[in-house]
Amino acid sequence: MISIKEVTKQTGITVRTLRYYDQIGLLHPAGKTEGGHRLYGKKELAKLQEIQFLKTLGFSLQEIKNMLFDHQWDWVSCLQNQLTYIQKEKDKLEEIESTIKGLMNSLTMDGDINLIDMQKLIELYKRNMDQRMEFRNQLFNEDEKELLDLLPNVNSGDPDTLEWVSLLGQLKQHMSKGAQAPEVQRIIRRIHEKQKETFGDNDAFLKKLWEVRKSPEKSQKVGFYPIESDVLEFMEIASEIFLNRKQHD
Amino acid sequence: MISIKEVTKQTGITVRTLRYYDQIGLLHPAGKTEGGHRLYGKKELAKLQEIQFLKTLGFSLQEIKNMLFDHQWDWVSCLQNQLTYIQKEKDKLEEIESTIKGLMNSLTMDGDINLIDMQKLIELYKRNMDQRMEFRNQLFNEDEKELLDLLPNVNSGDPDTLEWVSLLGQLKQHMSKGAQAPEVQRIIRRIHEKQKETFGDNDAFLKKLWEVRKSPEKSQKVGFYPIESDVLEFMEIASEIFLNRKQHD
DNA sequence: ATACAAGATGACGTTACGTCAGTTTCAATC
DNA sequence: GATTGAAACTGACGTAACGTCATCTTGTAT
Repeated sequence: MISIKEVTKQTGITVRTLRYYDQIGLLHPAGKTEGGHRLYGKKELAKLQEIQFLKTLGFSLQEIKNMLFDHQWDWVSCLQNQLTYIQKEKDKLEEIESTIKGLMNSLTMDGDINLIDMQKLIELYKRNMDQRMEFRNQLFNEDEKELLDLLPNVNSGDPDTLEWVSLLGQLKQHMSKGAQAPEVQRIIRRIHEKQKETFGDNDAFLKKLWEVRKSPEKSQKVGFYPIESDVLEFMEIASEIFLNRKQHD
Repeated sequence: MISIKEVTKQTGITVRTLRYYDQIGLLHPAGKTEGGHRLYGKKELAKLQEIQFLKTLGFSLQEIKNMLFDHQWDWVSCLQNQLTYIQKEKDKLEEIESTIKGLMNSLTMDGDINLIDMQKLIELYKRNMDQRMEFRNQLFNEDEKELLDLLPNVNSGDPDTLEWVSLLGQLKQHMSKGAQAPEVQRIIRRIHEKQKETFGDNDAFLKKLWEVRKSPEKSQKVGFYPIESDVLEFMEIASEIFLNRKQHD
């Protein structure tokens, strides 16, 4: 049993924070002295570490409380949600970044600038942004969205999906070696194996799938990880070689 | 002069927000009616647009207030600061992202996970790199350490790592079908291929590696993501079958 | 004159604590 | 046992940018 001050020494967590965690029921001390001073044990220290870690993942204290309290907690989907949330926040920041960079480019022309100039620039930028948004809305209709929803999602941590992602990623890495390279051909063979295991011989579906894949904008918008067109072309070439050789055997 | 409702119609900014901006002195209405109802003019609408835009750049209302009031405002260095700030925030999110991805890679192994498992994983993650490096130094020599770096790093989302994770995850899924099942044998073949591609024919190293793998404690200390022992045993059995058949051909 | 929409003000809630202020307890020393 | 200084306690207010009531007043059409 150690005092609250000792806890802050060992963990760096402030006294105020510990009292707050006690208050909201996230972490109660193991006990109290007669006079009401908080006392913590090893179990509490371990829990504190967990709380700290989960906080670094961007969870709120309320969420953490639920996690640590509920022994049936669904960690997988919880992490999935958090990942997509974090990625969305990152996307927002990236857009801000590019907007600021654009503004700064405009500013570089005249080193000195006043409010009026800035107002003009801002108006100009607002217009461009609006236009971009309209473009996006025009690009996708309802049918397409339904189709895309049927496809596997990159963030679904399931092993099958993961291997798809990894195989295509490796393909890109080895592109410079040419379509006949043995590593490439081995990857292609694995791709064909998996296609059959997953979809059987449903060629129509496969065709649709790769067609959607070939449109970078569509893929991106749905949260699909993008496959560049050159990788897709490379895969088609390597596939032909693979199928030819197979027939030859 | 238009009413506050009309402003919300035209800009989408809520009544509450407009009143708040009035309150903090960011944007006062052009005038008021006898009864005290706010009235806005064109200048105010323009200013609202500017406020909206600057908000999208991530500035606080206080900062925006300063900008719009100070005609000598130094936009250039202000934007530079904001840019570096945004980039730092993005870096933070990226670190969170990679941590979550790493955790999910570990989770892929066992589809179902409870609080205790999670606590172990968290402890594993809390351990810092130095400790891992020390332990690695004890177990492996210089050449082997280079090879170690080729091994999947749990935190990365790179394709090679993903395939290791996915292959082992699939292996677990198919365990019930027995070691001779064709799917299993195909996965094993792919594992052997990848081993050769990554480490060449350095059999001594491979032996050591799997030994470490088989000891949960050692694996943890080196920072490997955990593989359950039954999956490892299954893999060994399936591997033997695979190698026997290969010799037979 | 009446009714109803629109507007005003004021207050509390939100997150995860930081920062006082005022009071009480602990542990060591005299 | 008394004193004393450090440590701990509770309680309250502040933060950013509003959302969401509740209650009261004004504007306007009929």
